[in-house]
Amino acid sequence: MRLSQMLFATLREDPAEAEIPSHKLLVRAGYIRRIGSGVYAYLPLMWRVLQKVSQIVREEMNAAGAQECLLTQLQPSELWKESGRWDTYTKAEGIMFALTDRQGRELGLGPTHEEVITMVARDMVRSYRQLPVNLYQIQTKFRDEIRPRFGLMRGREFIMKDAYSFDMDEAGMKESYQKMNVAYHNVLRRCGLAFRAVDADSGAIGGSGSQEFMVLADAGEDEVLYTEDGKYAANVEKAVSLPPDAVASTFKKYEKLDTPNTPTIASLAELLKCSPTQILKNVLYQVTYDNGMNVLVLVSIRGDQDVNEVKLQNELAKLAGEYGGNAVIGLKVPGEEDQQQWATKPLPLGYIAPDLADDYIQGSKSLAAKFLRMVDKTAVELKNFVTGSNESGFHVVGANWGKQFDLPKIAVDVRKAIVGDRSIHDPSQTLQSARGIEIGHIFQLGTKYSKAMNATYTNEQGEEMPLVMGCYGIGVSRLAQAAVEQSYDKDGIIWPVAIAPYQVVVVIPNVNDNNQVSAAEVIYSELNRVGIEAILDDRDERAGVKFKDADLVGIPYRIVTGRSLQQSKVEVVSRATKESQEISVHEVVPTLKRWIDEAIAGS
RNA sequence: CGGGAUGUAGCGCAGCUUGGUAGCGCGCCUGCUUUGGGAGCAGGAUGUCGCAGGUUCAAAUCCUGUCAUCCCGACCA
Repeated sequence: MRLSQMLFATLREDPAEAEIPSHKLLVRAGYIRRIGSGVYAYLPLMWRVLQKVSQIVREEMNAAGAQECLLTQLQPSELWKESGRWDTYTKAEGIMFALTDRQGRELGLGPTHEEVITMVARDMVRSYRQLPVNLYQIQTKFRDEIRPRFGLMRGREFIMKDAYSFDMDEAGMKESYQKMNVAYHNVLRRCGLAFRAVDADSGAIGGSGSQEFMVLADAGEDEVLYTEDGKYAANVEKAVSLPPDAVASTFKKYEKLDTPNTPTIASLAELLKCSPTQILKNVLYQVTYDNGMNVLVLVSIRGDQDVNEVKLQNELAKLAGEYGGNAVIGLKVPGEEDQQQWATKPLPLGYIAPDLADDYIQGSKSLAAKFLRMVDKTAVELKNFVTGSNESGFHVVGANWGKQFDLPKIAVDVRKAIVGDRSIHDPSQTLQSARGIEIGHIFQLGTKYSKAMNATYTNEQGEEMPLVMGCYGIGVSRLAQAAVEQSYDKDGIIWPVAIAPYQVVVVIPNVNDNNQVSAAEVIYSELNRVGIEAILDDRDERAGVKFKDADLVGIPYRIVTGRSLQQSKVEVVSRATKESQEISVHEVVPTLKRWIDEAIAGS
């Protein structure tokens, strides 16, 4: 490609819309343009990067035995009603764009494709002889994110590879899952990225085991906790650890103490000169189920610990049935306005005890009349603990479960693991923290969708069995931007060779110099001939402009047909290291061919 | 949805307090000079000042409404 003919414009200044380096650079270097909130056009350079990433993904998926297909973006609401996800995905906090066509049919714009693929499998897979099968597609997904951010990182329209495996049983599914796990490692390695596979929460998609693939970068939206020995890594949402040991309580006698101005654990511990581990903290949440039912949840947890809201939400989802719902659509700490909706009298905030009376609640059709009381594992073992008295300004000390307070029947693990906690697999290891960008997620789905949608096969014994599924996603457009976030300098982007839009840029410093032009033309066509992806900067610009642009755009190798031509040499500069060397005109193409092949093979 | 902010030339911004016919830098066009790290000089083009009402002799500026975008939070396979 000749740059003089390409739709190419760089910006000297950072765009006002961008916050993080990768976003600024992709806009400045002419890769993407914002069309609307969370919606971006992929310009010619970007599209080449995306195709490269897609091709690597495609090769690894094919190698793992998956078959490519293309599913529909328009999805009938009936399918989503069958799986039970229509309401959770369209109402209130839902992320699916939904529309009604002129016949009054309801349709969703695909945020993910479990329903569609399960329908295809239901129609086509009949016998165990057809299993296992793994289908994937690479295509645009739509998600009505409440707050799109960071360019392609969290867009409302983005490119994703999603794969779905179907097996006879759990063991087969685990095998398919393992293959994908390997394929994902291969994809990320080939793309030249530093990454980490971590245990993850399965979220709204459901299922049991799941792992996320995190590209490590400071701007990452996720926190990863891991151990130095490399044996444990998890998303903070999912991470488990050993809590610090509790300090034995110094309070032997149960009594109520005057504790003014101690609504926080820190202030209380200071006043009573006790460890936060002796305190029982009672946190109030309000959960909303998909049938509109609200429940007030009182979680009792050890004072030095915090509630992991993802874990809590998972526990609450298990209890949805008790309140006539199927799923959780909202979880929050009720604010003043919320409290006014239901509180019969002012709550003793900061002084709540586990037995806070149910008569604080004005029940209604959409609000359970009783608190849902839960106790975290860290709080079950507490003896002679300190906790609230349900009266502002007073706490009780020396309290015990079974004496002054009933132990809530529901004991759960909802504590948040944090940096510095001891690891479960080896207590001598402590958890470290890193930021990551989630670019892939693999799930062991099980039979959630196949049962709901009646997708079955006949096994060897002639029995009808539900298909056992797995699903596997890679954010292709997000991965491309994550690569930039991980690799740039003050001058611009530094693409890994494997996914750079072009491998080499040939710069003619002065287009009025015939020698420079003809040498560049010869090298350029020779590069093309040997299969190197090259771009020729033949624009009538000053050399400085071309060098600046080449650095900004981030092409791995730059050939300059400048001063050194007098010795029949050209200058070759590596974008990543800025190292420059002069290579003879005849040697330059084979040399680059070798470097590029090595770079791609070595990553 | 809660909190905060911004909409003025292709991009980045000033002007708004105190109303008087819209400006700067970059980019763009023409010419000359320059030609290895975002050139210099000279000349030139480009605006429904987000939109709709209102106040006023007069509105980018004041008032009301509305839309859009961004940031923090909530949310997020």
